[in-house]
Amino acid sequence: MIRQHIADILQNTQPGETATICGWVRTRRDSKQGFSFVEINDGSCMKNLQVVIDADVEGYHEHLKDLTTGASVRITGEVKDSPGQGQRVEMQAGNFEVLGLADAETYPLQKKRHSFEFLREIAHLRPRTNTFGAIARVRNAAAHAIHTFFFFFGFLYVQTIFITCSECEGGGSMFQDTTLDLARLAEMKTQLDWSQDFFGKPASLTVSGQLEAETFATSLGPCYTFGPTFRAENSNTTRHLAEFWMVEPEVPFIDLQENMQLAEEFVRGVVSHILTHCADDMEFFNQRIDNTVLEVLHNITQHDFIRVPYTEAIQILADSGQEFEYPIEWGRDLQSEHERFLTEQHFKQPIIVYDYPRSIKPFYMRVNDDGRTVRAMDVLVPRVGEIIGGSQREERLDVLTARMEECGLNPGDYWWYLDLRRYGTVPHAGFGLGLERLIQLVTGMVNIRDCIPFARTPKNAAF
RNA sequence: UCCCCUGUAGCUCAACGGUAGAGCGAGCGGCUGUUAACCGCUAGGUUGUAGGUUCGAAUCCUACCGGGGGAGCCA
Repeated sequence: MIRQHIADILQNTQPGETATICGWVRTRRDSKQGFSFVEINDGSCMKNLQVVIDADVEGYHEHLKDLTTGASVRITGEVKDSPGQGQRVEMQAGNFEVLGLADAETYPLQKKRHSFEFLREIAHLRPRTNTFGAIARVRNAAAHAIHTFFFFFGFLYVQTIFITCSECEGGGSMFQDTTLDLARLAEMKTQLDWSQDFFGKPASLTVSGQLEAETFATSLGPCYTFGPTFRAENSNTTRHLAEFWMVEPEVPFIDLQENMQLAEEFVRGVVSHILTHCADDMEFFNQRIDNTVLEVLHNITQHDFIRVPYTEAIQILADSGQEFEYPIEWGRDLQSEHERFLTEQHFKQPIIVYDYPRSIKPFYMRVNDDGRTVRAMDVLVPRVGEIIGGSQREERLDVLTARMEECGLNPGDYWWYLDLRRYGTVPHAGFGLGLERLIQLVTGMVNIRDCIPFARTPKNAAF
């Protein structure tokens, strides 16, 4: 008999039908009167299926004790109306088979709440909990929504490189990638000879797919990349990972305003998709994790993001009368406390800050006519902060070259990137969205380390 | 990287210079169409590591290691 998913049984199966399920025991309640309740979860949804096993079922007396929390089972039985509270239907077991035992004395997950700190230490088992099952399903829905959104609007999905030899963002923040025998080289105390390395020169893991995406956007039209990125920054916060997933659309023939429009519709589209496809999981997050989550998400789907030029944002902060740790001064970047004030207290909703001072932004952002600002934009959301960073790209060869030099970069290293301006240059724009920060926003989870299956942070790569 | 907090039973915590406790979980028993089930009993700890102060250290001091929060950097 073919296994059915519990989500399907709970929703669609009618009383009287027979079904087979496979999954893991969440909890068992025995009655000495001659039957037991066993709750089975198979990950297909938040809810468990309650299975009633009568004492006359084969193997009851010998094997019922093996149905401990965490044990894996296959059960076939008849679906029935449930006389109890809490579920539409339940299963009356015809037979059950224990596939894998889980020693109750040593199995780390208990029938009670665990701290997220503890669960991080058992990252290989935490997907078996309600919270991490829900996060995994929401993350999956988000990934699906991302591809669906871009497919619908005719974007090309481009798979960009993970290993790069361009030192785009400065070597300090990149993970070096080498096949040299470093231990032996250290013993020999000789000069490093990069020509002996795999690529014949230093290579690193990518920190962004943007530059490569631009080559496709300026050839084939709207495109996007979606994959892991790596930052070797020693960041120890609730919103930073050394390895995280980023969505980076890049679109030719649009300006910053249209880029903001795209970013807004993109976030709205993904959030709507999750709300409709993960209703049970979202209800769980709203009840158990953060009771403002649904309100915030509905706000996103129903209201436009407020767009505020950087200069105006600075003015709002200066006029707020708030005491800030960091000074408010035109030319300084917005600090976390400033972003939080704007999104959580002043506007109380997502905002887009744009036209930042050129001195605090990278070389590839298009310089405005005022000469002192660039067409950059950040989407800031309550609680999480910056969820998207993007810009219109500098399409003028002379300005771009000058900006590289201004930023201390050698234009020669970016010859292929400059070729995109040298031959048939076009105005274009794009942005990057951190997937895990989106998951933080959507689920209400406080720590980004709980928003990715296996978190990579400084001094931590246990799984 | 900087600042603050923290490390005690499987988990969550108490004990605040004088022999280490509770709740939950687990084991056993009882009860029950139960659903965070309930009731009783039992087992379980060189107090992160290494030094130091003291008659005496989980408790005070130092270093190291781990965890958390905040900041910077950013997505």
